[in-house]
Amino acid sequence: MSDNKTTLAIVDDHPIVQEGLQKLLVNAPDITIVGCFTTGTDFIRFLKEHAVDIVLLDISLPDVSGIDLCREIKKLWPDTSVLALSNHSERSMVLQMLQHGATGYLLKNISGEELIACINEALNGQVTFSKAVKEIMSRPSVNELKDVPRLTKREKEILQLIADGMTTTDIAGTLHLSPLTVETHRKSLLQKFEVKNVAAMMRAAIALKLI
Amino acid sequence: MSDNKTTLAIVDDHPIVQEGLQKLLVNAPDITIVGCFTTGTDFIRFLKEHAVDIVLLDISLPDVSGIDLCREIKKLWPDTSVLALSNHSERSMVLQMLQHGATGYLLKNISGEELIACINEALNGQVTFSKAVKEIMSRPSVNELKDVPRLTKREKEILQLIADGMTTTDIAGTLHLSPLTVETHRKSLLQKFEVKNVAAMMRAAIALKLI
DNA sequence: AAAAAAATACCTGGAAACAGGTAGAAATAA
DNA sequence: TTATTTCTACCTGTTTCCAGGTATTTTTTT
Repeated sequence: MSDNKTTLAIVDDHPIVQEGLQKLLVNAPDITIVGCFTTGTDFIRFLKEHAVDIVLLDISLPDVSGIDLCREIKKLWPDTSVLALSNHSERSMVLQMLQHGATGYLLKNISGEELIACINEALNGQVTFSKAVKEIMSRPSVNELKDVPRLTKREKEILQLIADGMTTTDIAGTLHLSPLTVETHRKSLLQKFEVKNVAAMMRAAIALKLI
Repeated sequence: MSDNKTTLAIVDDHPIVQEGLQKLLVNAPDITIVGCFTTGTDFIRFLKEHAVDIVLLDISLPDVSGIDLCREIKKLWPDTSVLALSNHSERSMVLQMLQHGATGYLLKNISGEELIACINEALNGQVTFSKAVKEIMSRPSVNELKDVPRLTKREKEILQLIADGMTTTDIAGTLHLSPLTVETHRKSLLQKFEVKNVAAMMRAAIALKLI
């Protein structure tokens, strides 16, 4: 690991990104890029024969999920550092990658110096984030902390129909219920989402992928 | 436009992508990259002084929306070809960009040869897509065909506040307007979205990424 | 300078939503 | 078999929304 040269592999299906990473890394003379891969299976085939120190891994590949691939890599070479590369910075995704063996999480808007710094941190065995990710991880956002309301079957059903633009009486009609019953369910929904009207509820429900 | 050299500008906040695009374009000797920009405002400032033939435009910039920026560009230089660059290939987004003056829509997994081919097509005045986008555009899906409402500034503002769960009077308070005015805007919103209540509007707005 | 679009504000009346309860039957879990 | 949860349904008000207008001022475009 602490040889004179660090070996690095790039796994990303975007030629633009591959080229860009290579260019950013020419300023790091002690890093050798030993391979560029566009699919997870290609890369794993290569990994079975060769070890690398660092993997820059796009987590949205066409063939396999970033999580699965990360686990595969660590199974083959536990000492390899995997730096996840992504466009999205959701806390949950970052945590998930770390949980499956990634050493760091970088957004693709990273700069050259930052990238090299992160690689060096990873070589020292540290967990590393790009700047934007650091911020997100440091302040757990309100919105992501509150737990997802557990809705009953009926409530989910009614939530869906509300999203379709139906009124209480419309819903009562299609579900063969009393409008008063539907109102009761609607009230529970508002309570569970901790909001005061359907507009806010819709946004919350969609954000939580309940619709 | 048909000089010996084609001028091209890159607008993308990802250094990796900027470098990658530059590298891919070294194989096209008749294209000169006249500028790389990381924000929309930077680019517009430049554009006010210089014309370019082609703009490679990332549609998810930190400061302004791709749609707005595209319109700005075409207003300044109607003959400039804007090629939208994106990671996502939703029909609605493609249509929206075309509607606002883009000449093409490219996914970031495009290859070097494909990119150069698309640029040449754009120079010939043709609408051009990268391979993956072509496929998606060839099979229209029912639900994505309805057009995106063009909202005014005020309307966008009010839409946002409605999504936050505010009532008409709340909104009037925060914007220092008469509740009656807010009601008028709210009515226009419902009309433009062709829905009967905010629940349906929220879903539509979120689906169209207007929130 | 004229025309079009956007932003402002008003009116009326009916429909729907929201807030605060209570309460019995049915299904599930402990 | 108790508990607990879910589903059902009702009641009383108040608030907000929605639909149908009209109309003036300001801004933007042509």
